[in-house]
Amino acid sequence: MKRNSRLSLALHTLSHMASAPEHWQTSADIAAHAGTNPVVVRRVLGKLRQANLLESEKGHAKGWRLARAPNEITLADIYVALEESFIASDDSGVPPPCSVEHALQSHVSTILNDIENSLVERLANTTILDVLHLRK
Amino acid sequence: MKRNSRLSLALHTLSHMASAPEHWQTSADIAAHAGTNPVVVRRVLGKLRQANLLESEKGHAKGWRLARAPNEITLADIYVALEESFIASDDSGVPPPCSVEHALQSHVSTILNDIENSLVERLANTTILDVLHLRK
DNA sequence: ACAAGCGCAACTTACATTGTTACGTGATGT
DNA sequence: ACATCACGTAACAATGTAAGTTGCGCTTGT
Repeated sequence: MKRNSRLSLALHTLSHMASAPEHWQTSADIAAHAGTNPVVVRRVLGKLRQANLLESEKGHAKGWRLARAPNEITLADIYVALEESFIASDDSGVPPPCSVEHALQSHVSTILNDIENSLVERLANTTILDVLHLRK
Repeated sequence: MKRNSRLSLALHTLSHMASAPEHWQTSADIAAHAGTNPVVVRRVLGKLRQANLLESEKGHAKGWRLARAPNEITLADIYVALEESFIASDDSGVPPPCSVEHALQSHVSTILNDIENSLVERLANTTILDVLHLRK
């Protein structure tokens, strides 16, 4: 695993879960499938639970499960839940050197945010059920 | 500078250059504007030169300049030149554990690549002249 | 000849991510 | 009750990447 491991792991796992909702999977099993560590899995899926995409239960034969129908979870939900923000600029840091530069700076930030938003819109058009079923 | 420094730096610099093509800027000046280092600037702009978006010359009063008209440089050109690949998955690494998992894996990769492509298409609709002029 | 600038390589530093271990807590089954 | 399973979380090490920095060689213009 290298690039975009979190998004890739999440996508992979949720798609897999979509093929058998109602079924509980342990973080250990998921980790084995994904070739990683149970703690890492819990870290990533924990964010998805905060976004009400997944639910988790302790104890025997429990673990993780989808919290919604597979056709009601979009890639945008996942992307936002993971707080990836590939594009959007940071804005924290350097105070503006001169006013002209500052105008351009904030303008560039606006552009980047627009791009980020259009990316999310694009992601909202695909559900994990779509991913599972290969319907583009 | 933190997130997306390269893309942000490139966008900012090229937009600024678009307001005065034909004019040479040194990496030192650019670095001062961007609050970073001349070498870092040359590293980033070097990739844009490889993509024929910029040209550079040594010697007195030279430096960097746009290699094309500002309305002929799109954000997609910049994105591709920087080889950011925010979305696309890596694929290098783990051999497939089982065939079913492998099918899903490659399927997820396909989805991610599709998304990446649609992002680039979106970026191709905006030139750095547009960025400069605030026309969305 | 001299200075300005880029090109490039090597190194350090900072930071983010992942992997790993350990321990606490709640739920389940015997 | 009790042991077990599985999550929740913290702490730490290992890793990788980007940024910053320095130095030197080469080209160009004065």
